[in-house]
Amino acid sequence: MSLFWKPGAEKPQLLDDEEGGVLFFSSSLSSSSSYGYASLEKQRQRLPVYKYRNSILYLVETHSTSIIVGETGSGKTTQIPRYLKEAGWAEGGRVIACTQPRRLAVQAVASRVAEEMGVKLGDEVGYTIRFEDLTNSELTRVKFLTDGVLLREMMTDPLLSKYSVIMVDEAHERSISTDILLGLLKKIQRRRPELRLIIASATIEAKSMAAFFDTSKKRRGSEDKQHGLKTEPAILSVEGRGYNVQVFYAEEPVPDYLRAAVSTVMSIHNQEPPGDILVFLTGQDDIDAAVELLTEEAQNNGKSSPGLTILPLYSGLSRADQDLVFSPTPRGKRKVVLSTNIAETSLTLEGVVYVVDSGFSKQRFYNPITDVENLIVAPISKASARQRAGRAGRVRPGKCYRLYTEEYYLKEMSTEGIPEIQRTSLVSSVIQLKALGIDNILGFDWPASPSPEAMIRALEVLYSLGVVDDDAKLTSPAGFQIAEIPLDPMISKMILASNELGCSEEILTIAAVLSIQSIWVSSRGSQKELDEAKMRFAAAEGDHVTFLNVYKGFLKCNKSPTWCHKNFVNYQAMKKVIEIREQLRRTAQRIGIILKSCDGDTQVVRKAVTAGYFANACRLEAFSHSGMYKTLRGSQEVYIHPSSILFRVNPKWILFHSLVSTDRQYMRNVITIDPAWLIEAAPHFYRHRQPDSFHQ
DNA sequence: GTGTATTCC
Repeated sequence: MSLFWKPGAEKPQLLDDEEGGVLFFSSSLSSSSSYGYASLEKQRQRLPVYKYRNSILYLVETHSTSIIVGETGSGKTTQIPRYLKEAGWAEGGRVIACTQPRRLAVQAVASRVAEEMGVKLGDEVGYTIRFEDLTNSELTRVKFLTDGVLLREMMTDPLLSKYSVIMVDEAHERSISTDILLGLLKKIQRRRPELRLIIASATIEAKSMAAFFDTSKKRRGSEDKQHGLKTEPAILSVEGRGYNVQVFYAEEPVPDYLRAAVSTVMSIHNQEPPGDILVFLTGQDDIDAAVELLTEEAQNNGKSSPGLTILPLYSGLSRADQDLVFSPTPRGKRKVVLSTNIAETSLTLEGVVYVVDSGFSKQRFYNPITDVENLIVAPISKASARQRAGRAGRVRPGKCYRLYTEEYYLKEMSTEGIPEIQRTSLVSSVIQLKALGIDNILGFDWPASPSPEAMIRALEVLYSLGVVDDDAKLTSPAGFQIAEIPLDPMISKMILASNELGCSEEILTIAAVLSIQSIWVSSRGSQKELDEAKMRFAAAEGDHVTFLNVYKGFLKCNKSPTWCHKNFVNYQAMKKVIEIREQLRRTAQRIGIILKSCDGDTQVVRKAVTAGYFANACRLEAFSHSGMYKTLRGSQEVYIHPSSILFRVNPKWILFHSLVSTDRQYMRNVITIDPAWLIEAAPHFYRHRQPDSFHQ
């Protein structure tokens, strides 16, 4: 036991089921309906938010914007929409909306509220997520939806006119769509003063959010009331309901958080009473290594302690492996879950009493100069640290062991994380705003402003795709058509081009495959077999065409899971591909794309891909036997990823779909091209290049 | 000869 701990002063709160975390035991799900109405009603009244019912309704009545800081477990998400309904906000055909960042949360909260209200889900209470609309325009009065869906709704109804109150939940997470939504809602309020907003957040960063929505200060001399409403936001804090979590810090900075995590788990296991342990690490590599180390330690430790059940948890795991984590811990055993930050917000584990926090997570960062997004292991924020600690106090008082010093926590850790909008490419966001008529992107009132470089880069990319014109206005029809397709503009451009090239059927398939993680089963153990399986579908033209072969095979075998298994194809992923493709097909037809197959003419397929991805063209360096390529745009050194079908084939001219950066920049999903297509696809982009660089 | 923090339309 190399680590020593001292108690901290903090008392973090925790998440309740209806908040961010949404995974229930199946037993509790099935039994809850047998509780009957009275018991549910009692549970409702015990929620902390219950005694604020009248205050909340009063604030919403009198203020344009109310900010509710609902400490976790307060019950705000499930109760406030209902209170609003009871107070008459859904009368006259109006609808109360409540947004969530994640699909699962939308489904879970909606079914909970429907159950509590004793109505059928999809009637008075409904929800909408991508691919699933459980609402009835005649009946639904309380509607839960992802904030991405609400953003899409604005494209057909820019003022969101059917909603009387919009509650934006989990605003503290500062996801990219939440932030854009908040910016747009502020604009809508000017046109629709009667619209009420509720910003629900779990942290105390409410003041900056209040300042953002406060329009009263800007109007000098005028009263701060409009239509009898206060425009200065109200802030209300609701306490949470959870058990105390005692926090311990490392005495000294920890040189190796992986080893420290393992030895901390062992000392908890040897010294503390029963209760499951949740360890936050950064990624699959970390977690797999820690599983191995811990298994070893536990074996050496064998005699003195009954067994540990050691389980990894990250999104890349198969469903079956993820489900293991949620199965009850066998009697006399202690479960240790080694997780990424998926367990911080997206999934909730029951039975956790001890949390070990490495203090790190992988975060996406975007470099607008190179236009490359990178995943980097970075220190978490205080808010994340509190959230992680709170995971220990769900069933009874818990303990959290932080693998960093208290001084570090107090003095060096940032309060909040960097909002996503400042860490990603803005291409998708900008086109979305443009489609809503917001042309002055640089002047848009963002809750957190992205860097000017990132905004300019986004405009450049959109200009090169022909989505915006010289005045940075959306082009017609191309720009509007591309904005309509719910994918990255580069993929959407490819779909648009396929119309003229007569290969829309093929390109829709490719677009669907490219928008999921991977169609192959993840297999570290059986890499060789996977490679062999891939070769059965291999196309000399590259990965995109290979996808078409897999898709064809999947349809030919009648979407058989057995066929998938035999061929190392991920069945769940293929079902997703079918679903996305179907949605894209409908959208494509709506915007006038004619469905047509090119019947195996891979040249037109590759030309269509080039129309979207010309900026990712690369040329093999002459005399390079190491497979080094350089991008045509920036002369960046890049290599074909070993998972690509073209790995070691090294054709002279290729395009890549995305870059993965580790020690090298690897191109994932590449396709061969003829350089002449580049000038055809994007003359403005390549005109100034040296002509000789295009010679074969 | 290598890697997928997490979401969403």
